[in-house]
Amino acid sequence: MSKRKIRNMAEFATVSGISRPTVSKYFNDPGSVRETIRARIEAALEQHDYRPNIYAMNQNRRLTKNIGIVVPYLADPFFAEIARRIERRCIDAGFSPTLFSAHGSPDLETGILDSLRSLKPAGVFLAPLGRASDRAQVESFCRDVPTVLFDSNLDGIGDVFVGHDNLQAVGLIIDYLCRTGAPPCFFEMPPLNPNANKRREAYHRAMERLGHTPQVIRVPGDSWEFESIGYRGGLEVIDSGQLATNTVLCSNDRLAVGFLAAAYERRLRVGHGPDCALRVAGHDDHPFSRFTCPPLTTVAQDYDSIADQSAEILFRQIEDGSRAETRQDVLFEGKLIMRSSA
Amino acid sequence: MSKRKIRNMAEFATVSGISRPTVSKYFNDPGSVRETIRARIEAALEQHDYRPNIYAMNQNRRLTKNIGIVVPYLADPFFAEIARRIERRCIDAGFSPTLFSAHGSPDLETGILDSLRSLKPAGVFLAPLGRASDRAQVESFCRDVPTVLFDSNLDGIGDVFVGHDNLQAVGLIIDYLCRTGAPPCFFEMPPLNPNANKRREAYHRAMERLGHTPQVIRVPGDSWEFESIGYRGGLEVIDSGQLATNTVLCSNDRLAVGFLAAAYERRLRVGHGPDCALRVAGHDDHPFSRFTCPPLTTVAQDYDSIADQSAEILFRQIEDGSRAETRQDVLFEGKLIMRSSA
DNA sequence: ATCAAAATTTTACGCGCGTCAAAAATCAAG
DNA sequence: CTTGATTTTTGACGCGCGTAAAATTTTGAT
Repeated sequence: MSKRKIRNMAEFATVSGISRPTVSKYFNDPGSVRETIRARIEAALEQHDYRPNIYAMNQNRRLTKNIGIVVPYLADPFFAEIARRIERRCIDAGFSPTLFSAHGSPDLETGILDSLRSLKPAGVFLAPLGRASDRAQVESFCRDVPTVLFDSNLDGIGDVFVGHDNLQAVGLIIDYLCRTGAPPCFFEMPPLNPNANKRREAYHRAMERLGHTPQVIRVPGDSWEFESIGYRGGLEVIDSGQLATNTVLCSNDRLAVGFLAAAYERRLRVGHGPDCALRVAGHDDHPFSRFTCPPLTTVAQDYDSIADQSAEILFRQIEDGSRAETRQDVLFEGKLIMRSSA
Repeated sequence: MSKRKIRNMAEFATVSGISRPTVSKYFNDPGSVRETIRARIEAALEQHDYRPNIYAMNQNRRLTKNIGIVVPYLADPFFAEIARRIERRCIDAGFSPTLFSAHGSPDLETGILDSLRSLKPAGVFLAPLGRASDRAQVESFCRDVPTVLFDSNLDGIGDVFVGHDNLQAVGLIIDYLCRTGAPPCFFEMPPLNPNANKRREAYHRAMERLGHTPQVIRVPGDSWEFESIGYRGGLEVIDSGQLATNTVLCSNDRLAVGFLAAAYERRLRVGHGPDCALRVAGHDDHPFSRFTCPPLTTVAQDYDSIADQSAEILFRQIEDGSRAETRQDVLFEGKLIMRSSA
């Protein structure tokens, strides 16, 4: 290493004996400078460990390498996981992702979108809060910045939506549940986003199609602490004898985790065996669902495809600088994950 | 709203009839400009919706409002939760936090520290990877930027460490376990960070103190998928009859969740009742531990105090611009959380 | 109305880097 | 050793804003 630290690109250009614009060119694309020059720069780089200031870089660039990733609630393992995958793909593609969580708050969400404008991102992955989102803000943001909406669809907003085929997925698991036992009731909380609504609708449709009468059980709750809501609601539902069937399809896995805890507390054995009192199924296959007791039968979202496709679409859009003409919806099918809870 | 968008502070200064430096002053601290001026600026603000570019703001400032938060693995609910709390405290204190996850990779960690230098943060909350961290990099970073280390201590590095008193906490739960049943064995994986080592040591000490012979069971695993490691290791341990006791103290809750799943699969009833075959306890009280089946008995880390103190210490350090003379360790006691698993 | 204190404006420069045009250097062929 | 094409250098400006010093205005109290 060298004696004193390099403070900026000009200093580094001096010590490496190359002009600053050329050094700048190198950092933008090492392949764009001549072999001999590149070697000299890289030699100097080993001597002096200098890195361009990424925020200054993006100050006056036509196209930055910044990518924003926005999720509604990062402490939710589902979003933590999907964000992790998207982040990795950004890094692999040479972008600098920055992760934001709205922590369930609409104000924070619009605040994040404002910060993002300052970042001048080349593109953004946005999983909006859903119902609570400030539609106007999101819409205006999507007009200004190439944005891929994922997970939660806001119709008419943005160029592309990549998500989960709730209709198919719910149909799939209901089919399975009905073939293997009693038709399920649907256990949900007040919907925070369109997925919840779509799932309920899909439940109705599937039950109708199969000739069963639907039973929707909605329990109260308005936070992102789904396990807690499922637990409390589960206790209430069990104790009041509201269950018309022994099979419970939960709107999502976290709710199911709470319900399982309630069933356990009430000593109801959950599973598909003959000695079980209750079958419980979830939706999403979130990262810890295979470790519940019993392991949770559920429909998996196709994490990989959603992350891959979102990334691919956004990166392509960034490359050719074109905004899509028509809005595009990309949905991936859910996969049935048969475990022992149902 | 106005006809055309304001592109920068100069334009906004023009339309509001105030000089740019004063406008700048206003955005730095609205209270620092005269009443009438503030009113005029705020009037213009309602007309034109302009926001300063936060990254340009921090370009040439003596002290920025940026705060970095770095955690080793964000998909771990513990870190998601603690990060969420710290983030909120930053926002409440008027800072702009940016969240980074090393995703378990040392390279990413040092990459993050490099990006952070570009951000010129006023301060950083850093929960290092631990063993895998590039010590030299972290040390150099801490010298340049006011940093509060939390969760994982790297001795001698940084000015302050805020964390959990593993010695006390492990002693506490072992006391409890021994008073209520058989002395526990200690179930762990190869340690990723100092906490794991401290907990094992504390286990040894406590067992010694109480006159019991310790049994440490280490299962293989080197990823951050603790549940999976605990599950696989749990199956192995149960099947091979390695358990010399019916009480298992896991190194952390996530490992315990995996162990619970293994026990369930092997039809071992877990709990402290007379009809139970096994007692299982964890450590951390991570957000979902109360929803396991059975609910997990554990020692809680004091999330709130850790987040509060970390924040308070860093903010104070930022305010008076002083670096601590002597290194300071702040530890918070664990609380015993008695649930039904042990 | 008078005057000192406080605030604002003017003017100018800096942060770290992107980018562009023109001039100079380097390169691959011939 | 030319010639023409490609790169690099030079010089200059821009991004959006912070900051500092001096000149000017406003304020509030006398």
